[in-house]
Amino acid sequence: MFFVEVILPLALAKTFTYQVSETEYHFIKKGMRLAVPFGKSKIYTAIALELHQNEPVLYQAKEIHQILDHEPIVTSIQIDHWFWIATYYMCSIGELYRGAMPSALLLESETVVTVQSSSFVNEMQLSDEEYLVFQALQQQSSLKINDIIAILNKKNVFPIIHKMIDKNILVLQEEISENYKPKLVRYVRLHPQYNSQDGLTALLEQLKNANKQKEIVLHYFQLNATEKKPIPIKKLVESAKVTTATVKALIDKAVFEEYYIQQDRIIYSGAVSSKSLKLSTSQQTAFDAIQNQFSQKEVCLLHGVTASGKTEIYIKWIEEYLVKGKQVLYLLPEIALTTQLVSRLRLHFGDKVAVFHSKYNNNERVEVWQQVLNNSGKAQIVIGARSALFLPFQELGGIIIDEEHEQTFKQTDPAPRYHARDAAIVLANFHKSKVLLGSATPSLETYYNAQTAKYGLVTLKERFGNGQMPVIELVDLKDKYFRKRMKGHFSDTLIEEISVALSLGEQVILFQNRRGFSPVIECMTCGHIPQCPQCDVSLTYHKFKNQLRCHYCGYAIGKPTNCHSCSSIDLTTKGFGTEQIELELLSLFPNAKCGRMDQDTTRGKYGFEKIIDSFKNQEIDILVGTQMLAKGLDFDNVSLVGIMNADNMLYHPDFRAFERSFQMMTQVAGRSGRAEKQGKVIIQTYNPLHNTIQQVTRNDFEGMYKEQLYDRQIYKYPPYYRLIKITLKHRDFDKLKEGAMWLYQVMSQSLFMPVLGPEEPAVNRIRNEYIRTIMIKIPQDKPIGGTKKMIQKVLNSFEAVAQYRAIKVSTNVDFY
DNA sequence: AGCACGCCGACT
DNA sequence: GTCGGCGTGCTC
Repeated sequence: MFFVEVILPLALAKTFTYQVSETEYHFIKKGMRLAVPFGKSKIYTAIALELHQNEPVLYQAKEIHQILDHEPIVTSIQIDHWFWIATYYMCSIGELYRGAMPSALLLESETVVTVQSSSFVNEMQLSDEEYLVFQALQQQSSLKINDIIAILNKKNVFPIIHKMIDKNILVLQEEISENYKPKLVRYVRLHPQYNSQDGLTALLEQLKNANKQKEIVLHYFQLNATEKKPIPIKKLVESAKVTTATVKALIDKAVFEEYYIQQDRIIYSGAVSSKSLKLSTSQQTAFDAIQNQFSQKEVCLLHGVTASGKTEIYIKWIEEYLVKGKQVLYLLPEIALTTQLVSRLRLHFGDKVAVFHSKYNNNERVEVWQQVLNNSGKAQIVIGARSALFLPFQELGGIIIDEEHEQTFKQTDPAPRYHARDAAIVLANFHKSKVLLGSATPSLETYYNAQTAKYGLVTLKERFGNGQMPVIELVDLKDKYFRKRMKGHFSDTLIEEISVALSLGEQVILFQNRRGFSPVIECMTCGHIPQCPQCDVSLTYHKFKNQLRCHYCGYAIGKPTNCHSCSSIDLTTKGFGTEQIELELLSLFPNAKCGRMDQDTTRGKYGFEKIIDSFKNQEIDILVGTQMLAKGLDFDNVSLVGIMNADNMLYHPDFRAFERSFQMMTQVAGRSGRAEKQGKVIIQTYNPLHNTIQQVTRNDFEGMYKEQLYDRQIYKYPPYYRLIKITLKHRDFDKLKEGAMWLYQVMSQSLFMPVLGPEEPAVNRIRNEYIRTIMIKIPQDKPIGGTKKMIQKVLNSFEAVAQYRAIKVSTNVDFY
């Protein structure tokens, strides 16, 4: 007897065993997809893990349904990597499989209902509902369960379906269909019978009364002669300036034949710059230092100030691997940044650059997957957000992680809650390849690893091309308000600097770390602030749509005209966001063109690019934006950056608040000034003497690092302690409270290390579910693997308690 | 995770 | 009386 061990795309901790025939046993390889039946009726796409002959003793293994691939589409390294992530981040292997593969490769069955053709149906014996289903099946050959739900307008339709199956009227089938559809392009060619000179003359004669059609034929010859390539219908239509209908008429007449050619969705055909990249002296020094580090270390941090020209160094580094025929992975924190980078890299590497991220549609993702798997030249360099880490690399030479400090590299929900930087380092280990981390403001964890010689460290202190670091000026808001030097949220200093920049034809960036018009609406009479009915938060006012919205669940209502609590019409707005800044700008600088960049204006596939482009083209003078502005965008003409309020990020209840504020401000400040002109940065704050703000002003990364590291040690945080956060959710407040307390007590009794909680988070209810968290701090001298096993054991016993089983538990290792 | 089964309150 | 709520158990 022959068996195959498989992974299923479900949150189940184990693998499953299926029976296969001897032929299948010899055909199936690790990493191929198999369609397997699971449970009563479902069919899932499983990944073959191992072939063996150990018959399971406790159950009868089912047979597989079908083999879906000829060759493995997942590499052995990937599977090992999945298992590593599953163990480290405490989730199931199924969750990794589900999260790592493009969904188009993960087929799932759908139940389809059809008529039992052989039986005679007496319509009189059918109930009303049965009759409706039967009638619908006379119209179309099959129905999906959802169709029947719609027809009958009720939720549970299975009783009716089962009754009809018993009466021999219906049959159920499970259908799986390939989701990936290759892109086919329609082409035309002349029917072979007209290929000869005689045939051609006959054809023109035949068409002598059809002028339009004759013209098409002539255009066809023209295109054929000039291009000597297959002619797409689209091209013919454009060139002859006719409609597709006319071409179709010729196809119907059998003058033309149409045929299809499969085409890649992603084609690059731009020019490739032939001149090789020349590094500046300091870049070259840094590059040599990196190479030197890599002779001893697997990971190297490139700590280069903003605008020091890190990208050129990356490009040079990539070149080294391309010559050797190796693949390179380039991870970015934000997909919005890819467009800028891709065009830069394509100038050097042409069509060797592929892109992979979540805004790509399913079909495009499958194509990149296949190209990477086949080690195709078209995907030698892959640029992507964190999920690109899961592509099936064959010959991975190096991984670049740009803006290494960004939190977006950590996935929060759903599982696997992995950190792409750390998972990439492990992946590189499997491939025996190198990892280059880059940032102007490295994360404390990474810098610590570099200081303790775990990673190599290379520092670039100068800006590229003699550029100077911007001058940073602090504006004391308390003083300005006291002296009535404020107009709205703008100090006189900032207004003055903006006017100067505008008069010189230079551009300005204003940073406001909050979206919306003004966060809340408050009743002046009773103090009531509208709350989200499903979450424990106030609703945020969005002026553009004139509505109140919940940022957690998306709930929205129109802006009320009177207070819902006391009916007073005296409502006021509190706090401020990007929209209000934009509005104030309009009255302060009526002649300047303002743009706004936040989650609201960058929605849609190219929303972000549009704003960036118009700013680059100087159609916008002043750009107001949120955190997005802090992420490695390059602008040439920006001479002034204004940070509207530095304090709201400083006082987040989070142990990383100061580190993040430093990173954020330094990054935003870095957008100011380029090559020849020194930029200026104005920071408005109530705490000009705050250490972190002072460190930003002095560009004192080391100072920030030392101070924060000290705090981290005292208060037991990373890098000295590893954090695991356990989140519990349930609709019943008391049940959750009880369960959380139980879990906390058992945890702290079993672990012999700091366990904190159970804590009510600042937002303690989302989508009608209450939330509590427990934090575990693992000291450096305790084994992480063993501790995680112990935590898992406690979680299992928690689930074994009947009354707590309904509480949803999620585990977040190294949470950010 | 999904799905079926079973028990219980709320309506046509 | 049924419909739909969700608690429970199981999936190779």
